[in-house]
Amino acid sequence: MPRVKKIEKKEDKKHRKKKVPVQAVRGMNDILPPEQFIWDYILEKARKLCNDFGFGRIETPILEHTELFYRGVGQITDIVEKEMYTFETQGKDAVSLRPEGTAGVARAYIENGMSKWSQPVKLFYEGPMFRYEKPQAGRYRQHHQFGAEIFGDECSAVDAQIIYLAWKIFQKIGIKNTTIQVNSIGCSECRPVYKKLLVDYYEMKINKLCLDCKRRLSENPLRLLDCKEEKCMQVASSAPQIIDHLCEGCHDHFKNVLEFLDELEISYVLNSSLVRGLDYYTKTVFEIWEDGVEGAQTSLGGGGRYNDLIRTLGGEDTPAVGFSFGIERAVERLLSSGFHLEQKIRKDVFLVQLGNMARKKILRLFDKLIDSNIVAGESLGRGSIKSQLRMANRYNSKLALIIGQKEALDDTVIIRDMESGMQEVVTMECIVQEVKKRLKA
RNA sequence: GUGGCUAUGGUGUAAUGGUAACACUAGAGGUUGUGGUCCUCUCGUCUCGGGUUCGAUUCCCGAUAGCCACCCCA
Repeated sequence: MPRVKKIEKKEDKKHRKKKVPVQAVRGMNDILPPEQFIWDYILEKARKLCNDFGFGRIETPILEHTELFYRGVGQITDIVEKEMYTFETQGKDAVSLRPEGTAGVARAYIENGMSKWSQPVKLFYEGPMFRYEKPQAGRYRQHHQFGAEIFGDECSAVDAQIIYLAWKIFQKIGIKNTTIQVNSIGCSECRPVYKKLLVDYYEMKINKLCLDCKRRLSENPLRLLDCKEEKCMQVASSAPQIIDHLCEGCHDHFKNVLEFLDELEISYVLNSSLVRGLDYYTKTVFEIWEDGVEGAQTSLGGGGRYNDLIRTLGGEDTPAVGFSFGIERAVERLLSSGFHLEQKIRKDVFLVQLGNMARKKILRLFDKLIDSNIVAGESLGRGSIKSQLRMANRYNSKLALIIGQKEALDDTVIIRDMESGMQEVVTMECIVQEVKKRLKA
């Protein structure tokens, strides 16, 4: 008998089930309730800190003119060259989903005349970014960043402050085993000079390089320094370092940044091969890495100074610094380190109903409780009292309020203490008061 | 974009050339209106599409997705 039943059931399903592959666009993920707890936790801490540091929140559109990223991020960077979601609107505008946050914020600074505001202007933002990359853990086509920017202040203390803020956010969140990597990549004056020096050096040693590095030499020479091949590392070890070839202004600026960092007592590592992949950076650049992982480093976040960006985009000459971090990466980092948020779903009281009359009463009672700031749970769809009490138990409720046929008619409620099992009948009129009293106790 | 590895119920894992086991989670029950322990039952066309085979979840090919390295970055 049971076997026959089973077979029939299966065949039933066979016919009903359509084979439509339901899946999100590659590299884009749903963020489900259990994870949202962690997201909220991270964002709350980050927002609070930014507010404390005097930043105001800004939101800019996800879509910008493609030209903005060409000019801002740099046309020959990987990000805009091959990773942008670019398309033409019906009105023939070339637009792109933002691959990063700074360009949009900088655009908003210019467009809204913020140069006339009291300087510096400090802004923070959060939201989705889009990059058409091959997805991997911690690397998605849609990911979310939290970032902060300071416009109109060229003082090196501000560089240190933004690094400090970035570090502090991770501290607050509870990601403590991080290392701050710092470097200066000079300005439009001294960087080209250094680049040439570096290329000249490497060209002399070209036969000692790996295949990748031979390619890097012509495409992205600054990347030569952090090749992981043994022989290349040897060549790199005696290569000229940017820090030794900064112009006087950049040199002093960097020296001061480091002094301020020392003053703030945060440890950092000078990393002469730190480059960053966006064109707009000048002088200070930094990244935050997690400790312990040798070799392939994925940074949690990073940033730097970009004194030329606003001018490049058509604004007045305005110095700026900023940073951003990836929320997904922070979430993953927390999860992998065994982070456990106290996210027990808890309801002060649970409403149990038996029959339609009682359901009506429950609906109204629920509303009354909510208005009195009492966290109430219910399960209107469930029938048996047993399963409803089970829910009450799962929600860790102190009290269960039970309304059956009889109570519905009498306009009363059974109030049950879940711990002791003691029950009492209370009139509907004073139920809220009674619940309040018991929750306090 | 290049190369490699993987793909079993909601989750985490087994086993097998003859249609699948275990744990957890979830749902329904364990006599008529009472939870947390316990017990029973239910939930998988073994990612999809081809091929080899009498027969494939198991072998082969392709697609898709995930992961790893490179590239790059958050």
